[in-house]
Amino acid sequence: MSHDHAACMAPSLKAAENLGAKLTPLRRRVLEIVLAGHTPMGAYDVLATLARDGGKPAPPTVYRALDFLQAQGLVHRIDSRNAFVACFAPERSHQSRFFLCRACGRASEIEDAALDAALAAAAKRAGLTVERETIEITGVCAECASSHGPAA
Amino acid sequence: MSHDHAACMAPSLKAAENLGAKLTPLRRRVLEIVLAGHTPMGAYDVLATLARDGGKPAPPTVYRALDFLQAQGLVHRIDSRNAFVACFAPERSHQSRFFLCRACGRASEIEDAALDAALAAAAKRAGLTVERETIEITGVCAECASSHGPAA
DNA sequence: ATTTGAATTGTTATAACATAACGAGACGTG
DNA sequence: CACGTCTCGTTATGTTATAACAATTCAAAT
Ligand SMILES: [Zn+2]
Ligand SMILES: [Zn+2]
Ligand SMILES: [Zn+2]
Ligand SMILES: [Zn+2]
Repeated sequence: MSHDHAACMAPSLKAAENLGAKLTPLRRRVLEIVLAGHTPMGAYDVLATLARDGGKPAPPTVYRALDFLQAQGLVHRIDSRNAFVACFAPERSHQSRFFLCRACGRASEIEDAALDAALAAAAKRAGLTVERETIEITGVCAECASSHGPAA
Repeated sequence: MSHDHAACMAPSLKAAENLGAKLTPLRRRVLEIVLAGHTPMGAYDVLATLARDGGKPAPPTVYRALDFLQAQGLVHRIDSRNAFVACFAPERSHQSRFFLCRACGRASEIEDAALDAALAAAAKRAGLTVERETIEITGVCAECASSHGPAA
């Protein structure tokens, strides 16, 4: 697979800049690390990457940055993997809904109006006031299914 | 809230019995513990309850039993809480889909044909072969919303 | 009955994930 | 400068989960 990842990251970085002064160098660095792939990363993986920059960060440093980025909608947490993935469309606020490929590891956000409607209707029927969603559909993506491995 | 919890548990216990010889006393006991409430329980909570029976169980004991029960469809894991909840309709195999109330803690399974269809359509559109689902909608249930606390 | 092998459970240790608590520095405001 | 707030560093600990191996059980097969 070849895609212009720099272009792919651009909206997120731009959205991050537009937040204002709160995007500190540390937070920006953590965002870059998570943004570098389309694969969910563990907090300790982020920590290890950060450590290669020279400092000796401790877990709270990373968790605090990730909490901030989540609150800003720049990063989503993948509960089924204890991992974090960058949002590639942060300009529009949305819930966390993902397809996850267990073969190549890629996470792609679900954007589906019919699903939105079905979820809203189900919640309404149950009388639930929705606050958070964890929607993670795991399987094998089309590319992995057809090639017995991640797409080239 | 008053409901006949014994009757409520019956289908699960019956389904468990019908598995055959594989439901050992330990597994059955763990199922009973999880089945005792409609609230997700942590593995270490199960462990502590089990310990009150007299033995000195270690974590693997509980995790193995929970893995077995999950594989049999008798228990679901709630990824967003690192917890486990009994399935109250194990006779029909299904994915893990829940409404979770953050106020009273109750977990209730979503049964909604329109949602089923929307999920299937979204996966098909994305070319994903679905293997597992983590669908956890957290909010405040109708009872908690109306009473500023769990229903009586 | 004895052997044998698979499944289950016990036990010890450790890995992986996450947060509490406190202090030091940065930074703008009055 | 004095103040409060926010950010980040640091130490320690809490919480969740698994690896690895030993002991036990139990039911076939000989
Ligand atoms: Zn997103
Ligand atoms: Zn894939
Ligand atoms: Zn169920
Ligand atoms: Zn409630």
